[in-house]
Amino acid sequence: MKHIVVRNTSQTPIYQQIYDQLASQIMNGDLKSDQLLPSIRTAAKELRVSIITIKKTWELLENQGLIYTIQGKGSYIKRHTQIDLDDKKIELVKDVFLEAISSVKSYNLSKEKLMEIISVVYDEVN
Amino acid sequence: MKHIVVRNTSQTPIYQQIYDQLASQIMNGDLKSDQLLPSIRTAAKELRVSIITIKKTWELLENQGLIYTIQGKGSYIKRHTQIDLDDKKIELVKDVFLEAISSVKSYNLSKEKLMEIISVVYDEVN
Amino acid sequence: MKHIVVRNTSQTPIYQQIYDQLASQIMNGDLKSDQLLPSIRTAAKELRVSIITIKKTWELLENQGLIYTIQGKGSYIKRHTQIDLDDKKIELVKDVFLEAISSVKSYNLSKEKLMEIISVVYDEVN
Amino acid sequence: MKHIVVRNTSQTPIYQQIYDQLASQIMNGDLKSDQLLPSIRTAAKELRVSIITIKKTWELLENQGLIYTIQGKGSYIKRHTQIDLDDKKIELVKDVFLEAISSVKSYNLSKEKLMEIISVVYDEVN
DNA sequence: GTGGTCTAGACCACT
DNA sequence: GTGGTCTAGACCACG
Repeated sequence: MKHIVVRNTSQTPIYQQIYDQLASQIMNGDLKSDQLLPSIRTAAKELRVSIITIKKTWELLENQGLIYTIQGKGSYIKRHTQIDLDDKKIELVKDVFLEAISSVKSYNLSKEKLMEIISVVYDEVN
Repeated sequence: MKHIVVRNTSQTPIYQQIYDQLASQIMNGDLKSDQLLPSIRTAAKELRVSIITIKKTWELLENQGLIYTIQGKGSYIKRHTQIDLDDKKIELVKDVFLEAISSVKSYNLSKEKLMEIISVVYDEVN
Repeated sequence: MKHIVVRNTSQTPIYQQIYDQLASQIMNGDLKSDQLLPSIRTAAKELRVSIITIKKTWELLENQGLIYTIQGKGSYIKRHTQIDLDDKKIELVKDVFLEAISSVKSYNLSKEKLMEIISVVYDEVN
Repeated sequence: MKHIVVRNTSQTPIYQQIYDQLASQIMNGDLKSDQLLPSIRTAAKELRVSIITIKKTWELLENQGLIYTIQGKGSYIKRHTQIDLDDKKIELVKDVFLEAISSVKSYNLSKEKLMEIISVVYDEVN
């Protein structure tokens, strides 16, 4: 479990931050099918958060169908094809931008103007 | 104060919903400079929300430099040129998409793919 | 919130016990659409369980689409037709018996024999 | 010890899964009276589960009066008439459906409706 | 007042 | 060792 960053100052809940990062790692294929996740206790210690917080993250991952858990053994990355993951990825991205576009809809910007702004922002981020 | 819709079931706080709608009305020029806003009590009654909620909205508008308040008289739309507003509008839109793009950055989508998805979502919304 | 019984001695988790009883009350129409549930704190006090336990129950109900929650206001019974509920009810019953029948499948009982046993048990329970 | 299948992903504990399958083999007469069961270590290796898990299963079988153990020699299928087994079988099936019917009792389904659902589920399973 | 999040600490079932 | 459940107690955002 590498490259997980938790910012206490962030607005988004800690369990959500960890979820987001693990989910993207799974969907990018950085974590392989049936790979064992660290135990709840280990992850909690590593990331310096409460066991309960990690448990909430694991529950979220399980509800989203990304991992499965076996009592007394641990949690594993769920088996899936890359196509499944790509579909899930696109759905998530669509949701994000559905909300973003809806929230600025009332500003009455043309599609061209909007796409231009987004393009600029994209280049600034990357 | 027309065309303000409040959805209790929405995830976004009520004060934020009202703010978003008033802010866009101001920036679109639907509300003119120095125009008097309704009193907090009146607005609360009209929209059937708590006075505290409206108070929070008015504070947000004032902090964002969109209205100004005179003790004992009420709140007014701040004077500004259309250019100021357009700049503000674009800044806000940029902020929205900065956050959206950042949140999906880790999915490693190409710019082309991302712009394509956004284009599709835009057409679905409109 | 009447007629909720919690048995600490039971094998099933407390949050599950409460969920089961509330879910059946909703599906039987004892709790009407948009009716306000007691607050988490109130319910916890009434049933003498931890706030967290009730919260887990409410989350379950929300995940199953039976209630919806508004921050700062409370949780409400979700709007639904009786047909929706009947469908949900039958699905749940099917799941229960799918597991039961599967677990005794290897005893090689005929369908008639099995149905006869179930009929007897039903009469004993009622 | 043939035809034992262990599914790690199942909700039911592994020791319970093995118990269920052995119990039904005994009651169906596939395993004869006084037949020697494999040693705990052998069984554990064969089924690729922990020795502790098999130990728990053997204890369960012994408690249920299905096997008996001789220190230093091993565990044997207990002697019994087919009638004893049939009675035991029916008792077990009754227990399973007692719990199932109890758990859906609050849905207020008529006996006819319930039997119909069960009939449908039975046909789906077989 | 409401729900949302986070914490530490405990006991249990399963492997 | 593992995860599952329950607890009390705290702080925050929202109305």
